[in-house]
Amino acid sequence: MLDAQFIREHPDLVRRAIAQKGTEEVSVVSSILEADERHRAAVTELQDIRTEANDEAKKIGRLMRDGEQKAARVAMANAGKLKSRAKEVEELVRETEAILNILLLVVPNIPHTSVPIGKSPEDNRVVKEYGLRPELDFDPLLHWEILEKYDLADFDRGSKVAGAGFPFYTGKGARLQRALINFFLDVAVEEGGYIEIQAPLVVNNASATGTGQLPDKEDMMYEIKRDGLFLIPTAEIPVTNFFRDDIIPESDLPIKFCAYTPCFRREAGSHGKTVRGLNRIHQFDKVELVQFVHPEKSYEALESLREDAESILKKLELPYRRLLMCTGDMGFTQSKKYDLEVWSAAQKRWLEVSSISNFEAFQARRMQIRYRPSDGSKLQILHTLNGSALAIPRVVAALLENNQHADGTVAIPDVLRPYTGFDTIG
RNA sequence: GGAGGGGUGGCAGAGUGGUUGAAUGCGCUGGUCUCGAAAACCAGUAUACCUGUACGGGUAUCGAGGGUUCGAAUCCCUCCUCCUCCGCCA
Repeated sequence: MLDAQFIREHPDLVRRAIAQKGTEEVSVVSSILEADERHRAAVTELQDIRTEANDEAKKIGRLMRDGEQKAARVAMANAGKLKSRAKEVEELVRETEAILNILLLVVPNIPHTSVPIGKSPEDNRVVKEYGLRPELDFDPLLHWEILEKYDLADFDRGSKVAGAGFPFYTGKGARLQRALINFFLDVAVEEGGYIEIQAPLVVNNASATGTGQLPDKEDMMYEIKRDGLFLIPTAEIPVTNFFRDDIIPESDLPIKFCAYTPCFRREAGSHGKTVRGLNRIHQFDKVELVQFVHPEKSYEALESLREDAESILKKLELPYRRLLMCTGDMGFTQSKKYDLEVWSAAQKRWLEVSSISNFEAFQARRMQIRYRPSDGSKLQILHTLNGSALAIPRVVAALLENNQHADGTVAIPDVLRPYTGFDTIG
């Protein structure tokens, strides 16, 4: 969320941002300014009353000690009056604060100036395409056909045991995914300098609010009502909340974490061809990168994080493209976001395998993650970023489709062979 | 799951109703001293918010939230969390 003070000082900037993102009415800014005004007036009044009440209480203490019972009783009566007045104003403060907070939570993050203005996915900018899309001179199988042919996954049994969208991975299919997880983590740790984290797979309400999934996007998450927990839709939530309410010395920045976790997404209402096979499932594996950085370094960090994700696609020799998301398609919490999409040779379409975002202070402010400047000046909110590196199932889909040969076999990329222990499938 | 004991400032650790935002020690910063350093000594050292042109003034915060009281770190209730013992368990 944005700071009320920031909105107070830059109302037009915020209005423009809301218009560009299109998630909310611009008029919310005026409502916020008004609510903020009323809230501050109430706070000031309450504080004045308390000042008086505190003085009175101290006076009573003095009088009691000096044995002046009568004067003390007079002061007590006066203090009692102040107390009931304070109670009324307290209620007003609570009320105005609640209104202000509700309004503040719906204000989206402000897009960076380099972000193209647009409404829909068509307005996203394809920045660059890497690698050559394979020209297959035979009738290629779709990845779900390959999975079935070689017993790499079992969707039907997954449906029986859990439900649609919870496949089993079997044999080489399971091993291939484990290989990818290990490979991605090794690249992040050894080449990217990320600290490996194993995170809780469930989070509480406060954590989901901190990264921005709540209050709005709770429909994407599986909820364990009985215990007040959510299954994580991404490692972003637990890993970013690692430092919630913490103060980090400036000299420790940047802090870079990587984490492998399964991810659980309800994906309500999606059916059809584009979600077949591994294209969109309720539980999938992902390696996530998260960075906590100095505010002045966050755009630099965004590019390096992006390169960390891209380096994996290059090593796997997968053709991919990079999209710069437009204001209307990048979501509520981001200031700037790239998507990486890998080419799927049999489906003949692009699959999103990574989403890399700079949230600036938007998440960190919700979570109160601050750093202590080395020069001793006052605490500052830091910036958070994250990116997938990468989502596993769609990488599997692309690998199977792109690397299949006319004889039906599928080649494993060189870099993965030490991890899989086999060179081909089929 | 049962029984008991804790959660105080960067850290350690006092404080059971009255000028306690909080003793003391350590750490840190500045100064004195010194050729320099150490030691010693002196001073400073939380966060958020409100208010004020400024110097400043004020409010809140001792795990969280309620309550009692003129006044709460201190008393009461609920919750969270940590520790010890017992039970259960991959």
